[in-house]
Amino acid sequence: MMTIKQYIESVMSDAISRTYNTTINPNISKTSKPIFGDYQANFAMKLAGSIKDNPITIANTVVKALADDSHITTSVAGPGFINISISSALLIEQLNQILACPRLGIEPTNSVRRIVVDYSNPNIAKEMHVGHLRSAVIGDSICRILTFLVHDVIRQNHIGDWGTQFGQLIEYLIDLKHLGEDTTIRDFNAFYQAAQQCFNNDPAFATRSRKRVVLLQSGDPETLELWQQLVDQSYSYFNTIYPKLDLLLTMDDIRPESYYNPMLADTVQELVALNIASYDDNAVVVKLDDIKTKSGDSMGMIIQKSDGGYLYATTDLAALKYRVKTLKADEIIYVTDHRQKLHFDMVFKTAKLAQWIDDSYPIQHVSFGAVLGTDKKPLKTRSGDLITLRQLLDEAEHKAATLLSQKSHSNDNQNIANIIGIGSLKFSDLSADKQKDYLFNWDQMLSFDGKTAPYLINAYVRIQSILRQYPKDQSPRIADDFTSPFERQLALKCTQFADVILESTEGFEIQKICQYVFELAQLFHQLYEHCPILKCSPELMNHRIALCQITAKTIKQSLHLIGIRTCDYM
RNA sequence: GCGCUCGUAGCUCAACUGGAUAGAGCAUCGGCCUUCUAAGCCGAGGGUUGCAGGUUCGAGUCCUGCCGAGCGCGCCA
Repeated sequence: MMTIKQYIESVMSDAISRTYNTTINPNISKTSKPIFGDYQANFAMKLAGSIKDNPITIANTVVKALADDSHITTSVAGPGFINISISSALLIEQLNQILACPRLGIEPTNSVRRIVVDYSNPNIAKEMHVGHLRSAVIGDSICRILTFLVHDVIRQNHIGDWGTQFGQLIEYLIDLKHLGEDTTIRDFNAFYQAAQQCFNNDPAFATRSRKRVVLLQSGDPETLELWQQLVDQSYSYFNTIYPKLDLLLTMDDIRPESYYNPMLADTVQELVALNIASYDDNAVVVKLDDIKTKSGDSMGMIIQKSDGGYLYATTDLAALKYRVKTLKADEIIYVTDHRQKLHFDMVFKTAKLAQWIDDSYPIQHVSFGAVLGTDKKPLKTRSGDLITLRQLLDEAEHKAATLLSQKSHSNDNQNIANIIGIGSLKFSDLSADKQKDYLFNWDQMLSFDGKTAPYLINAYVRIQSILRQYPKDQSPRIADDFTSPFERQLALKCTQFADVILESTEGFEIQKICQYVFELAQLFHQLYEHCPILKCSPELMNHRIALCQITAKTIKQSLHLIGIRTCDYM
């Protein structure tokens, strides 16, 4: 189904081609202010430049050609803006369609693509920390949006389970076993730090560790067995974190670095054979001229160390090729922090040089900034450690529970505290431009005032409360016209859901969905405050209940797309 | 030194990708509860968009140069 904006685009384009025999984007947007109407068209000034005519004349000519359209009324203002107001009839027709549509008027895409989304990516034998929150939350929302559009989404959790650090970790594990100690790791940070300390202070341990790396890479069964223990313990740890976060990600989505080990040698050989990579001081390097080192020399991407070892660049290249050739991905999205931008630029360039993908292949690094405390420094606990993800999640639930205990209408507070706490965490992360560093503030995100998850969920809960009290013998129905500007504003906002989702999909500007659902909740609260919903004539009640139903469905769907659940009581 | 990202109200952020008088939310101040959840609503004040030029009918947005912040720049991931 066509949105109102799309309808206006269509009739406007048609009028432009009838009057000026040309195709130009009519440039339709919502008006900056309500006094200008509902939508505006800003093409006349641009067209004036190309056909050398007065923009006001152009706007008037096009407006005249639209005169017989009963759904829109137009006026020309300023340097050639066309202000557009839509008829109640058009708005109501839209509302009825949305009310009848489980997808709220959003069609599945007509070009289904297989899209790999690479996100979360924690490390084995390492505690997850705040930094892992953003990739998980953003990546998950991207998957939800693409899935809703019915793309074929393949989630890939590229877990770091390989590398030189495992030499010391495994040796440390062996030492613990020899001491007869419990080798169940309860605190990965402590384990990791202890292993590192042994490596730094005990030369014999360091030597053993280096040998252990070689054993691991050569596939020594005993070493692999110990490595597997670390992997298993880490996976069960992830299983205590992921469910709390309510992610789509499952254990089936894990495709760790080690998965690509058998492909690394071939990957390097192929790039050498293609003359894309060459030897430099015994290391294999992909030459990329436009990238420079600190001293100004042109730099390459090392894909094999002089000792024969492989690096994460090699793994990423092998993974990329695997995704294109084996998984048959039409598009790949990497969700990691912006410090890795140069790395991915080099990987993507190399893949294009090798012609695994062509220049137009959609592959992108969706990057994001750091999580900072209110002092604009990395989030730390009181003792100065980097705050762990588990601490963060527990704290969010705990704070939400405290909030609920003050005034609650429900007896399911633990579940609701999870919804509110985790929802607050996610919403405040997603509601700002992800490119910028993000200032973490408990008081702000858990407030019922302002652009927060509690405010939104509260709006939803209020509607549910009304819907429960709505008489069973009535049937909701949008009336033939609006009786209040509050109704009309809310109705118009409801019809814009599809536009917002489609807009936010380009570049994954998730903050636009957050902004939209906030404005929607605000407009509902205004209606709620100024217009009785249950205490009015049956006809009016049915009309307003229908509006409430659409609003509730839209809030729920919007929040679902950003990975936030709703509840019926709070 | 080079590259990337950024600089908007006291604070946190928007601004539909070049459009009208730069908007929200916090915080501050002032109103509204015998009324569907006041966890809400209504109102007020608050700005030389880091600085200086340029392009354009029109610039927070594009170009150039400064100033400032963060991040990155070969054998770690």
